Amino acid sequence: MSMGSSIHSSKRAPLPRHQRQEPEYVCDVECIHPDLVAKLEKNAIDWETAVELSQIFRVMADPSRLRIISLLGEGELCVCDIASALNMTQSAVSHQMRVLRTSRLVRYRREGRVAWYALDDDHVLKLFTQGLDHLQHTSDEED
Amino acid sequence: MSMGSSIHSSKRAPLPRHQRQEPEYVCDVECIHPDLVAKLEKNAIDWETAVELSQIFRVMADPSRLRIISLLGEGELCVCDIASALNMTQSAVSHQMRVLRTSRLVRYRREGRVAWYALDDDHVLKLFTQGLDHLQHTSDEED
DNA sequence: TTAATATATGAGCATGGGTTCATCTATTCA
DNA sequence: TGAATAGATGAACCCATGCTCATATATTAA
Repeated sequence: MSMGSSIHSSKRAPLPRHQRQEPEYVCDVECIHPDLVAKLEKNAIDWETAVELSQIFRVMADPSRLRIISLLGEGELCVCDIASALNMTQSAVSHQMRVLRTSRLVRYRREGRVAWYALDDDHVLKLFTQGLDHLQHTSDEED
Repeated sequence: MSMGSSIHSSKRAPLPRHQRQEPEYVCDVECIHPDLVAKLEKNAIDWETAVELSQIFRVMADPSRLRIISLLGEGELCVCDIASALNMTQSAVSHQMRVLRTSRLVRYRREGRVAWYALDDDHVLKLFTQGLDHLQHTSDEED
């Protein structure tokens, strides 16, 4: 309350959301338990790490991509087969594969006209499985 | 190619994105490796599961929420302290806490005016940690 | 009761993102 | 060479979402 309270109006250049920077000031919040906060503050991940981590989860945050990942968990597939298996258009799959490629979750090789996609490593599948575990967990205890 | 190919125009009622239903037809994709697809198709997660799973990852797909989660990994905190520690406004934190509450990632108890939030279970933290592992993994092999 | 305080919430804004559609590229085959 | 085919991609549409701002609610204190 005693800290500067009219800094609100100083807007900065609007950044693309996922390159946002940590806000550098607080003006309307008073810390109630400063000792507690001081201790925990150090243990929180920094903003940059949080942004990078959020990008990983963001890729996993779409049902179509998750189904693609679960398909690829079984083996290498081409775009056309993925589209057929998941009832998606070739274009939609291709767009999604780019997202997965860009974020390094899949690798691909070209064989003539056919592009074969596969999971890049098992880290992805671990995340996927862990997510399913959580799903199971929460549906167990639903009221 | 021989299957119905002019069903495209039959648009259905536009659903909220995260209640989307699996498209029921394909009209522009031919399966190249039908045997392969037939085998893998059964192993892919169904649409409903994919949607539920995506909702979990969606909650983890925001830097602010991830920092809140990492803070709460250390112990119970009130809104005010979280806001102070992470340089967020009280309102922004409160909105995020609602998302976390709704998705059952945190539980909270009220003590007078103060609302104490804590992680609901360690599944969340496992996902979080696994994500950090993946981050470490991919930054190791960057070119 | 009145003031102060901790939190919750609705509206509105600006941006993000997944799909379709149209089109382009590259490869294979006749 | 020309047609067919697998895939990639840019534009546009429409919905999702995280924030701010203003305000409401509830609890404590004077």
